[in-house]
Amino acid sequence: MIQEIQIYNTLTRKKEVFEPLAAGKVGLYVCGPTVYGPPHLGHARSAITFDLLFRYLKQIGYQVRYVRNITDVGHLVADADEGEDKIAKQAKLDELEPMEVVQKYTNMYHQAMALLNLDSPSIEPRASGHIIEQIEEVKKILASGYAYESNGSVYFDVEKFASENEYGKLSGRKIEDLISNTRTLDGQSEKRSGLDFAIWKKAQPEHLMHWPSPWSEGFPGWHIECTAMSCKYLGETFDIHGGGMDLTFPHHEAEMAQSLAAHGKPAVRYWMHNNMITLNGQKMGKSLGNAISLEEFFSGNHPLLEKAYSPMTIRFFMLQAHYRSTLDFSNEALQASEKGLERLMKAVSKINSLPVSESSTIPVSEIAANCFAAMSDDLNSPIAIAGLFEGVKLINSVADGKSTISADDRDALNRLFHAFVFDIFGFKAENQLESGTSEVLSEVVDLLMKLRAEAKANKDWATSDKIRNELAAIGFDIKDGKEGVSWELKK
RNA sequence: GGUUCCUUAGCCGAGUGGUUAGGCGGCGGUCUGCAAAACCGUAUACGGCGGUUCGAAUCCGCCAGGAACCUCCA
Repeated sequence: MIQEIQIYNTLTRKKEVFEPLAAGKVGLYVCGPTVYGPPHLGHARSAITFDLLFRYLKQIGYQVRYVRNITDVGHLVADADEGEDKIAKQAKLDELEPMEVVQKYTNMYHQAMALLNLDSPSIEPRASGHIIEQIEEVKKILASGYAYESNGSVYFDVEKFASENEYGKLSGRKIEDLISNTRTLDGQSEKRSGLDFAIWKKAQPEHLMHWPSPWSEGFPGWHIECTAMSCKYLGETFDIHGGGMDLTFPHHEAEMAQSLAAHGKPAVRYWMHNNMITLNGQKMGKSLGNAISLEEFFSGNHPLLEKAYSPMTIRFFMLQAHYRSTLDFSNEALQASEKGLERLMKAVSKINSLPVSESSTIPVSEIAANCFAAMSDDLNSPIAIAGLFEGVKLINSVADGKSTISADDRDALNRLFHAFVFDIFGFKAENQLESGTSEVLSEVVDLLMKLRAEAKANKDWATSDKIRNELAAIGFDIKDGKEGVSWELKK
């Protein structure tokens, strides 16, 4: 039996019970990155949000096909109409082939996502690999009468579409407002209205990326790729479409209109949007020049960063906030996440060695119910994490002998924590010792620990402190616990 | 300018009509040769002013401050 889950649908602006098109199966499409720059924190937020959805849906029993695209063609630069292909522009600056740029940043994206421990999507289609499909969509829209050709380019006729269909519902806009907002900007453009958007764009001679089409040598408009690829892999109508909130307009609004124009029915049943990462209260974004790349977070190599933050710290930081809230970046918040995650991970590794008793004072099923209820309420990961920390308190209490747990409950607790910590939240151990990188080093440090223990037994505090302090200077944490000494190498 | 949204303790962040969110930090304690770590306990709150209500951080109005989208964006 699959657990019921509620999802906030941007289209209706309320939480709705999720009912898949086909029982037990979910089609999920998420807008992936435009690969013309290194991946930053914002990319991670979107990717982690929908990774969480992907993982949770699988956990509660769904079979999910998760499609996340790579946009590697067709974006226009700021001057909207007559702009260059964004990727081509970057290519000239770097003196690289466009596809080389695409490859480079795609690799960087994959690498960062792997470090963040994201489950790979089921299919990761590239826009450049679906030019034919996109041309087919353009033909369908032309045939339906909602697009027109102009000087080798094809534009979607927004006003005509809006006169016969809903346009602006997703982003909460009224067509009249849009018209009055854009009409003044309308100059000598080949578009009939400033609202219209290109679904096929004729390439200027300096464009490096272009393909033949019935209308011109050119490239597809930005929005059409998602229509073509979601349709190809998930069908004309599918369950969930996700992406960053900043894509709601115009990208998703256009996509909605196009799909309806091309196929005669709505494509998406539930629209989900993650909110932005902010820096000093302002959106972090490449165009604002305040984006910190993931590589910089992992290395600590950025003026705003006090230290390096591991991928799991970033992941935990994100999941501590609800995906529909803005999340403000700060060193203090990140360091709090780092410590909180450490506490959680330590508790998980303790569960199996907890002493069992006849009876149990731990309300395991209650904790489990709370965690699942939170996640099923529009992916409320912060509440679920709070539930887990209730469990952490109890785990420590049993370890201290202040509470008792039965063997059955310990198993249940173990299953619960593994399901949430590893399978749903996707955390993994990052400690070097746990990943077993350097056996020889371990043995050497263990030897020093032994010498220190001997010195302590002889009350030779000078020697024992010297060993501790000098190892600390190298970067080792020496911890004297009740059950002996442990150590770890920081960084 | 238009549309939408936000304002919760030192920091980050849940909640959304009556019940402890949680994490980090602070403070107190346990442990320790000392310290650190670990663990336990604990205090501090709902931007301002009105209204609705038996009762509001939660609903409504006004004000202040901030943000997002309207152009490429996760």
